[in-house]
Amino acid sequence: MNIEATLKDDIRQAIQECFQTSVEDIILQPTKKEFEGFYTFVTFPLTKALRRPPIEIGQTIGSYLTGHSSVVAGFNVVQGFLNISLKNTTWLDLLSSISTNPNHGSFPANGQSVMVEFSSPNTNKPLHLGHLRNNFLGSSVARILSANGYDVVRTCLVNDRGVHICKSMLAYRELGNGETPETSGLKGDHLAGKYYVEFDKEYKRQTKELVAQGMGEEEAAKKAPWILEAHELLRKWEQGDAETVALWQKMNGWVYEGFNETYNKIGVSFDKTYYESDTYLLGKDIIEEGLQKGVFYQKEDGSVWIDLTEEGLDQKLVLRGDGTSVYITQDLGTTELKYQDFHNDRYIWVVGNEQDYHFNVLFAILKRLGRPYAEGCYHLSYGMVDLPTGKMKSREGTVVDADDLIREMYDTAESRTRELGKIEDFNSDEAKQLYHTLALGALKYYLLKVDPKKRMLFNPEESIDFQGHTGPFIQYTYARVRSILRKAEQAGLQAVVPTDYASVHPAEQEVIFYLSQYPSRVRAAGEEFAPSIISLYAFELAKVYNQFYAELSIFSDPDPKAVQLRIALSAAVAETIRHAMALLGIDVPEKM
RNA sequence: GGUCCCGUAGCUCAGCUGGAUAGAGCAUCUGCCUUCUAAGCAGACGGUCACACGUUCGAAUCGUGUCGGGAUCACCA
Repeated sequence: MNIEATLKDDIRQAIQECFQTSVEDIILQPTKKEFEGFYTFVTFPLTKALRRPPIEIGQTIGSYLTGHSSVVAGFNVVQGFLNISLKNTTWLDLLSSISTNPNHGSFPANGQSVMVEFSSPNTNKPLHLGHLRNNFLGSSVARILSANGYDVVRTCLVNDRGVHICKSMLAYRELGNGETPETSGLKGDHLAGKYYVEFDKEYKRQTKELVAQGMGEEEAAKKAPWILEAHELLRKWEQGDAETVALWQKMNGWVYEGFNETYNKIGVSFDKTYYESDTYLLGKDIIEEGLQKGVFYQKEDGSVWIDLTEEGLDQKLVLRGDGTSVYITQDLGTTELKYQDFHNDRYIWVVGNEQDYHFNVLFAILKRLGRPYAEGCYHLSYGMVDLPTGKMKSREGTVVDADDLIREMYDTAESRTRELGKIEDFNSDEAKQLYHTLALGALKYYLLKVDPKKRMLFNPEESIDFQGHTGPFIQYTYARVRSILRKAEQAGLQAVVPTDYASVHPAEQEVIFYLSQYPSRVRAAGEEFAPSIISLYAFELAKVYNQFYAELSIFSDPDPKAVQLRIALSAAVAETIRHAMALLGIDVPEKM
């Protein structure tokens, strides 16, 4: 049952019957804690149309509802606020319908398909904290959309070519001495990253040397031997030079092994991976098409442009004078390819907000070109992750490495768990599994609880907190509920909602109320591409359950109906927490 | 300089399609384990919602301006 829809219908009917006025949108809000009731209808907006004072409107509607609505038990009016309480039977019906619905929080297929592209790593360095936010956001959004009924395709576009890749290749060739992940003991992506850093060191040294010899800084940056060599390497790669391609394949292979290890660890996977080395030449035919359609124009030097000043953007280059692609050219081509491959109704790019402008341009061009998928494109623009010391900068070595971070979270989970000593009966594998579950739960929750659009601060001390508004708090609540349910099972007690339970306790009502809110939260999270809505909800649900847990005893209540109801309530909470956390990509433990 | 985003408690964040005395968590302080897991619960403390003006019965929320922070404006990706 959808309690909100029922209430809205009843209120609409009340207004129609009492005032002979029809109102389209009825807006309900949850009643604030200090007032009695669960739903509040604000009557101020009706005063003009009904020409009655807000209190009178509230009284009239309230009386009508009490007499006619199947779900309203009573009401109170404070100023223009009509606070509505629900019938005891309504609470039981609500819980019953939630308990018996195995798909609470999942919607049926909507016939629409969506592609979510995320992660998109560069193969010259290991994943860092920023990538983690991206990965967690992308895979969570994919799950949330799936729960909303979409057919979801998860894709990754690997940036595996370009001058930055050649830089690490060059440094490795010159300084590597044939080092491999095996001989060095370094994870493949870290090994490549090491040579990217080595390149930068040597490049800086060379630049400085040239400046010391009297060259201008800008010129020196362009003429340092290694940068020239890196560009030469890129040319060779593009020409398919066997030796260069072999080195590129070898190093990228190492990097992919490293990435896969990390992806497995964090539970991220893709349905399809695109490689820029395959797609970087795409898009040129679209440029040709745009020229013919008059969407683009060509300058004397042969470069191709689009004038987007009407859209509030600028003139933008879409093809270089020498006929080679730029970023936007590739993206036009890759988007076309994605459409040809999957024919999705919607396309979502999970990319940081420093690329807002790029996506505005991309989407504007797609619209100008009249692409059928243009309207369905969306840039899920998320904010940067800052450190207490400021912005992360890879060149300055202030990045938080993903593998290191996961390791630290694991260690924290282990020591915290050992201190509490609650899992003495676990064998070593079970214990490791738990530490991993907690470590990732804490990390994912920390990064997903904030509105994706907003820049956020990563505070290392706060991130390893397992109390309060954290993943482990919710996991703990789940483990506690599971413990209750195991006990109930042993006692042969069924999780069935009694139909004749005399009076549902306020603490029980509170939990049922939150349970009933879940589907609309999943809906909202899907519409706004915001896992934070689910994060916040899971926390709130855990919190009200813990309050209920502290206030009422489940097994020692003399009323067997109460015991029955509370077990059913607990089972519904466990299932909803598990479902919500799964949407965030977070596992929940049976015991902790 | 143009464009865009942000500014809410000491800190991190909710709330923003206008509604009640602005909410959580952390930190600080006080209670609660002979009863289902205390990674918990209850309470205290803590606010000029950056500032100003405007719209409105009503503004943290909408509009304009100011200040402060960030991003972006490459024939880089």
